Amino acid sequence: MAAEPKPLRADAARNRRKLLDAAAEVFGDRGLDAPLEHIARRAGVSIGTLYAHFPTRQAFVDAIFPERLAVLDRIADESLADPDPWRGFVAFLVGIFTLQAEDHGLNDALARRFPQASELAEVCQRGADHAERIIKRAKESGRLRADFELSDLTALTWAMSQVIRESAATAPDAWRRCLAFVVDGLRAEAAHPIGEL
Amino acid sequence: MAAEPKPLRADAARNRRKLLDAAAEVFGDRGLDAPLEHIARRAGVSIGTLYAHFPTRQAFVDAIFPERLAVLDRIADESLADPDPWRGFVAFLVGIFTLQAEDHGLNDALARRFPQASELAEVCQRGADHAERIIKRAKESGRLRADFELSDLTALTWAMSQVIRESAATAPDAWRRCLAFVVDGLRAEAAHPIGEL
DNA sequence: CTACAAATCGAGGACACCCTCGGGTTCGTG
DNA sequence: CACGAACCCGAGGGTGTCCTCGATTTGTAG
Repeated sequence: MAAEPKPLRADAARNRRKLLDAAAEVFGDRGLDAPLEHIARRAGVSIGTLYAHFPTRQAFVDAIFPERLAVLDRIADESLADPDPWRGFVAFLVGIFTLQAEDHGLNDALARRFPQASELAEVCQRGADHAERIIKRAKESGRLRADFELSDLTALTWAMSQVIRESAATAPDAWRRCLAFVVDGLRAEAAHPIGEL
Repeated sequence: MAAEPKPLRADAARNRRKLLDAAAEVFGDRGLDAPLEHIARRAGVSIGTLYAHFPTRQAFVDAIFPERLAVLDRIADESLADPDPWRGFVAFLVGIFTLQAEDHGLNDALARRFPQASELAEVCQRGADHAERIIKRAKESGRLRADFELSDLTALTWAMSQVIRESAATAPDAWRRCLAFVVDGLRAEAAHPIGEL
């Protein structure tokens, strides 16, 4: 609960800020596996200083993405506010994947299974809670097929992450087309029993 | 055209065989980025010998996967032989993804954009030709939505590759469920105009 | 069996990235 | 201003992988 355990020294706070900005840029450009040295260099700071502030790569991830993922709360709220539950559901999907498409690093992060105890996992849990409500509402409206589960949304996130990654350079909007096909398969009237494949 | 440019010496032929087998195993277990040293060790051969036979990683890929992907010809034939074009189309999809799910290395290979001049790309071209016919037939039967293109199959391959990769350890059949949703979206009667997202 | 070409071996240089630690620098308080 | 604590620096040791090359072994043709 105590928000600020230590009142960082002025230069330290400045460097921390520069590191976070640099990390966001580098992760965005090169993905989550970018060398930490690149981040230090872009921040104009030594590698030692980087480690002083963020002892692990995960520390960066935890410091950057939860903030960025907070947008998701807003998106979820808007989706739930939409009088049409189905339209809200689809808008939620589009919102998630737009986020992924805009940030190579976030896309990487969402494409993986998280370390169980990360900050990021917690934020995703909150996102999942929202998703659950949105899914439930869309199902009850009779527009979303009844057998769609939260875990299917996870799988869909994985799936789209790869489409986004591979098409980013040549056709940045290709994922929308792909999503359109999937969405058509999620309508209640399109549903066929699963398990015949 | 000349099939055998050089009549390899007996021991060399043996080692080549061992290397190929080892590479197939290692790629299958650890994915396409596995260290070449692992392959040499599993083959019981020195790293120098490995490089003598296969100067690049791509050389391994070209030597292994085309052969493995030849199954696809058979699958495509069966799909075209099916009197029901739609069922053939779906069977073709299931065939592709089953291949990917069975071989971590192949899954990796298909998840990426290929170097343009690789053997693998050529085999995939042949696969694409088959796919084109299967898609055409399914469209003409009126069961497959008219706006589905070959390039959408590529995207679908990317998408499924990530689902397969992430769920392989915990739920090896999860991709079937995911595919079922997509397939329902590919039916002609499920189609809604693309571009409203 | 001999001799030569073909093939093998594995030590080791190159590189990229990780992370630490001791010594120098800067902040900010008294 | 002066001093201690906080902070920054970057050389360098560790690790893992790539790839080469000269010395050695092995297959086989004659």
